[in-house]
Amino acid sequence: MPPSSDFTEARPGQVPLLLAVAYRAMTDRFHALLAELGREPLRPAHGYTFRYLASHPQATTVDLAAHLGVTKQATSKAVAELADWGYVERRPHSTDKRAQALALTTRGREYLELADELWATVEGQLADVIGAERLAALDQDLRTYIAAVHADQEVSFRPVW
Amino acid sequence: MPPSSDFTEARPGQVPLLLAVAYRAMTDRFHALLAELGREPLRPAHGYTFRYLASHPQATTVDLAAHLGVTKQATSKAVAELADWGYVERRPHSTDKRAQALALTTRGREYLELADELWATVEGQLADVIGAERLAALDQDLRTYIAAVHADQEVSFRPVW
DNA sequence: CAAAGTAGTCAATCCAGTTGACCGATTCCG
DNA sequence: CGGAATCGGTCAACTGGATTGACTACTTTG
Repeated sequence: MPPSSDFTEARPGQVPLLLAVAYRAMTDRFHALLAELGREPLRPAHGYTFRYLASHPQATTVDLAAHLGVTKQATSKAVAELADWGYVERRPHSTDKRAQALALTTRGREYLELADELWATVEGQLADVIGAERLAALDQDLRTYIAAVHADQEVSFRPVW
Repeated sequence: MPPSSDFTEARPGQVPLLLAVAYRAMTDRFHALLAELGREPLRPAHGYTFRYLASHPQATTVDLAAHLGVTKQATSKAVAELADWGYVERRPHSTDKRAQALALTTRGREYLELADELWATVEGQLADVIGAERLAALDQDLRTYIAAVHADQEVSFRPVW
């Protein structure tokens, strides 16, 4: 059950929905930018995978599954797909013969860089509308909240998808 | 592809992800509150349905489908389910014999009220962390952005689900 | 060094959506 | 008017991305 969707009057409890709608608007914009460049739009789960692999050398499928919050079977399929598409490669793990060391290919890293640029562009549109100071405050406040809520636990990266 | 998930250093383009993570944290909290009360957790789509029906008397399945951004077939199934569960009722439409007038039952309205309370509670946690003034600014800024982006079009209520 | 546990895959199933086909009611126009 | 096109709703078949379950090969533990 999402928060109220009646925007006409401000009532307590609407901020969660506002977050969701704003995020949705930004992802729509992101995909529009990708489409303009003629790039294939990977799905959100793929992006989370890329980012995890970029910062975790020798990550395994099971590690990734834990990070994504889905089963290892689902992750295994997704990795196979990304490998087929040339974004990810699976090499023998250096210490565990059962495992595979996952890593981004050059193509994968290049896609990730582009994505970062596009997200910055999208964020820039927000800055254009509310101003740089407000954007900084927003950034800060969200980080504060997330840090408070996830004080002990790991941050759940998987949004709602 | 989602924005970067490396929180350790602030970089441009991270606000979209922060929005997503914050929203996810809030929905997690919302569901935790529901669970504490022993209430069955309806899915987000159901909540959007409730809110639409609450504010649109005599809404039809096709109206609802357009609002939700899914096909009328998918909507038809969801409505049947909610009717089975006693949240929604389908009555003959007053002017169109093909159509059904959808409406929340008392049980449906009661659930919606509870949901509003719980969302306000969740929002309150954010206020506790960042303060009431910052919360108000956040609310305002997000509304401004959403209004700017959806200047002409209808707001897309369906987040990513 | 045997028993228990772990990494990864294959297979079957599930679920919420899709497209396509259809019926009865309605609206549009020639 | 009355026929043609459209619209509301449902049934059926399919799809994509998840799930659970079962299994093999390797690793860790006692």
